[in-house]
Amino acid sequence: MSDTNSSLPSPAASHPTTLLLVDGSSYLYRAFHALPDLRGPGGEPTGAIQGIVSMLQKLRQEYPAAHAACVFDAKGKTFRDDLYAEYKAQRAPMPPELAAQIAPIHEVVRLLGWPVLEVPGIEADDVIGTLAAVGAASGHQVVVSTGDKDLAQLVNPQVTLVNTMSAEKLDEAGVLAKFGVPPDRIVDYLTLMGDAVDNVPGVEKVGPKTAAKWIAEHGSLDGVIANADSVKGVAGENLRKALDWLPMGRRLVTVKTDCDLAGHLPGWPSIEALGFGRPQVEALLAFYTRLGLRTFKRELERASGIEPADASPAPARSHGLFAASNEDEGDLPALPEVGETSHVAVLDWPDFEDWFGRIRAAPLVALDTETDSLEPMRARIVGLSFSVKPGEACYIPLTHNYPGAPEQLPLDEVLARLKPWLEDAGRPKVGQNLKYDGHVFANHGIALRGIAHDTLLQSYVLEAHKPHSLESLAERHLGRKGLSYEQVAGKGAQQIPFAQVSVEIATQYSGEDSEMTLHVHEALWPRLERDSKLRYVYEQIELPTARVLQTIERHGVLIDAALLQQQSRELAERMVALEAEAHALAGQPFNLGSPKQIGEILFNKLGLPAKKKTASGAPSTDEDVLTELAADYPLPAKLLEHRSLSKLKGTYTDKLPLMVNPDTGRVHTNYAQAVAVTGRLASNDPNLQNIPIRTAEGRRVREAFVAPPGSKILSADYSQIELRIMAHISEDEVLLKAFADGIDVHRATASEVFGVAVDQVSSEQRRYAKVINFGLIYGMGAFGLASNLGIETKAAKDYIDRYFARFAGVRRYMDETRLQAKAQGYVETVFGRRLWLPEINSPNGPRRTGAERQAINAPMQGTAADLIKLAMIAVQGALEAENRATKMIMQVHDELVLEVPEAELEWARVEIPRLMAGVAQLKVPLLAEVGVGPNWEQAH
DNA sequence: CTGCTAGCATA
DNA sequence: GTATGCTAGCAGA
Repeated sequence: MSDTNSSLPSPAASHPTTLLLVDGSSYLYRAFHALPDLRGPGGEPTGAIQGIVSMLQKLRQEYPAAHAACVFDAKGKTFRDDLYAEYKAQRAPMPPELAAQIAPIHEVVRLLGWPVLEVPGIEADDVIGTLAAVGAASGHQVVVSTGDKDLAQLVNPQVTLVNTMSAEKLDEAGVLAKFGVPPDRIVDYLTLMGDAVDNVPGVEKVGPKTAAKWIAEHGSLDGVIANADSVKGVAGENLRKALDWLPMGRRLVTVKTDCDLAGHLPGWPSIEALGFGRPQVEALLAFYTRLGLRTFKRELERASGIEPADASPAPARSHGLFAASNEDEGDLPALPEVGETSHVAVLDWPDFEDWFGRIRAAPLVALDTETDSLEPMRARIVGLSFSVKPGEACYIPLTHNYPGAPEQLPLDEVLARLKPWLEDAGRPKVGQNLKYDGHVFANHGIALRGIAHDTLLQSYVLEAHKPHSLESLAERHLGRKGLSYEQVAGKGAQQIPFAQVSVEIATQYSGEDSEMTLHVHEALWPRLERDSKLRYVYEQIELPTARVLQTIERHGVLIDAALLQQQSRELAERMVALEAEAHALAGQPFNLGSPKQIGEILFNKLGLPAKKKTASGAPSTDEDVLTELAADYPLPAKLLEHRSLSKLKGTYTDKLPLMVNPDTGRVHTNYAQAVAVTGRLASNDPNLQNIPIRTAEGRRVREAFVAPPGSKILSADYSQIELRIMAHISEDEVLLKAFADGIDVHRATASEVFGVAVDQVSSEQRRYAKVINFGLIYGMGAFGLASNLGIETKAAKDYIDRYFARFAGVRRYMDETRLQAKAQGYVETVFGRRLWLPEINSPNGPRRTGAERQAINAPMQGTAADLIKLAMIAVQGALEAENRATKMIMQVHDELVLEVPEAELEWARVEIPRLMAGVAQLKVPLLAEVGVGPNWEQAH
């Protein structure tokens, strides 16, 4: 491999004064239609992607340029839409096969090193027009690559046009030859013809020939207009009819050259930032592999001197290859490329001091802990790894313990030496899920501070719907594949403790974990940094939330285990009795916990009617079915009661006492911060977010969530948070008013839907309205509402119609959200969290409509998640600032639970709901309701 | 022992 | 009709 054998474009020959502008949007459609329906390994369409990639490569080869931009249309309205409501109105929605390729196209264009511009509110044409004008003014030769004739109006001595797909080039003479008018008359020419594609009318019956002829005769559009009376024939008639329109038409077809690109192009109005970045070889290879683009992959491998795959995984070393293009990368991210990796074990103090010196000097350090347990509260350190540079890491083995294990540095002394650095908030650290490592250090009496970044949260904010394990991130963003934990420690019953993994293998594995984390950070952070919304979610919501969660998890929850065990005994007794009754009714013994045996008894032996089937075809015995059968037969009722008791016992009263940590005497759940795609938390080991509340039996479990002597449990929950968010986003006047006036929202809904006064709403009507409101939040249809209310689909549809007639703003919101989701592939929360919907344009009907319901629900559920995270940050901030002894102990989506010493009760009762309500100023007031009691049940 | 299904707890 | 996590049963190792 050398610096000069590249078959890639030769940037060494860059002409410093050429500016290459690519009309990405015009090529999207052309590439899509020009190429056959090519598919990747997963069946995903790739035709347009291949077309664009090969076009860009050809273009860059032919026009060595130092500056360039690939410009795409952004979603949303432009000034033309404001000017003319029908603008582009006839345009068919983008075919789903093309829509699915938009995101990958943007991705690959960036990976190829092209600056990408996409400016909300400004069409690609106008961005290009503006850049061309600025480029020409600053002495560049501008080459505009487009498939769209409209841009011919930009041509002048400094600006030429090229259609890369047809290889046609147009300078001033070329434009005149092709269109019959010079570039500065193209606007006039287009105005007369109109543009069917964009739904801009011109003069009826006037095509290219007539337009060019008139302009030649009269010099310009103004000349044509001035002489309109003298034009003969039908065309003349039509011209006179169109006279009022033509000025508007001209404004629509004129490409703007004076747009403000501030905020979208660093250094604007300079175009210096539009430098080519370095192609991200590893990520490109991963991209090509993912989409099955073997030809591109082979070309790139050959060009970068990489052995084609399946041979040994030679490190993708390509430094220097693109060096000549690195001079002006602008601020576009370019991944550092990792050559041979180096992972070294630190086994003596001189090595330790050497590495610790490097760690202290580094601006950002990645770290990872290896432990003897997956339980965060009890894991002990086995080894530590650090990295200050992708590809390089040290591993400090500490308590590896197996026959022949090398002598290792003493854990306590190493930790004592590292402690000041680990606890220094001024020494920035990055990790993958540092909440876990924070617990581990805390187990050793170290408070990890200076958590500047977390790659788990970066990935979650960027693409919540994709996997976030370090392994996946390295593969997806770096094209790197490290050792997996399974490879190192085995899996299942054969898995060995990490302390028994050999130091050599552990060094490789743990070293990779920290240096790949740093590497992933360098790939992901620039993407967040330049996106103000996502950056806000990451820096102001997720990172601080992680710290709060660690605090909550460590506090844990006090459980009255004896009370639960007593409940278990009572439940067991009743279950035994129910079991005997069920066996008698069935005429034989069977396992009441087996849906299969229940089905056998009910539907075969006793001949009861089956009501529905499970996914795999067996007759269902779920709650709905048994409830229906219970009206006519005695056995199903016994089964239902047994089921419900069995659930309580098996999931809660038996299990929670087993989860009490013997060291702390409390239960420490784990909050998963990066699993729920909507932004919600999830709780596990144990799940404290699904403790029963609906039935009296179930609520007894909550009595076992107690406060210690001298304290109380305080529960504060947001009232109707998702409906309030719906009111805020939809700006529906009726809903806004109901909340502003503090009216019970279900009552208000019933009043509107049933046409009665608010104080005349019956409890039945309110119940219906409540179901409707919940249905709306879930993106319901008539069928779902009907089955929930037990009414005819037609009647349900009637209710929905009446609802939407009264709440027109809500209907508009639902329609717009669906459209927006389809157009951009994602929806957003009020705070800018992005919720991707990969199936929103799926050709598969059920999948697509499922995604549409998600699109409706996600902004509401997600905004609620954002709000309560902000509330947790605010509450924790207040507790710490005021040095309170009150502790936050649980979060249940719209509820915060705290343990409050009696001395602070008065304060907490007022301040907690006030803090929760004050985290955002929406168009409706936020309300948090508070309750206090000796246990969670009585705090409601 | 592992992975899947059915069912059900919460917001 | 949205979003989760956990359990018992059961089939195939």
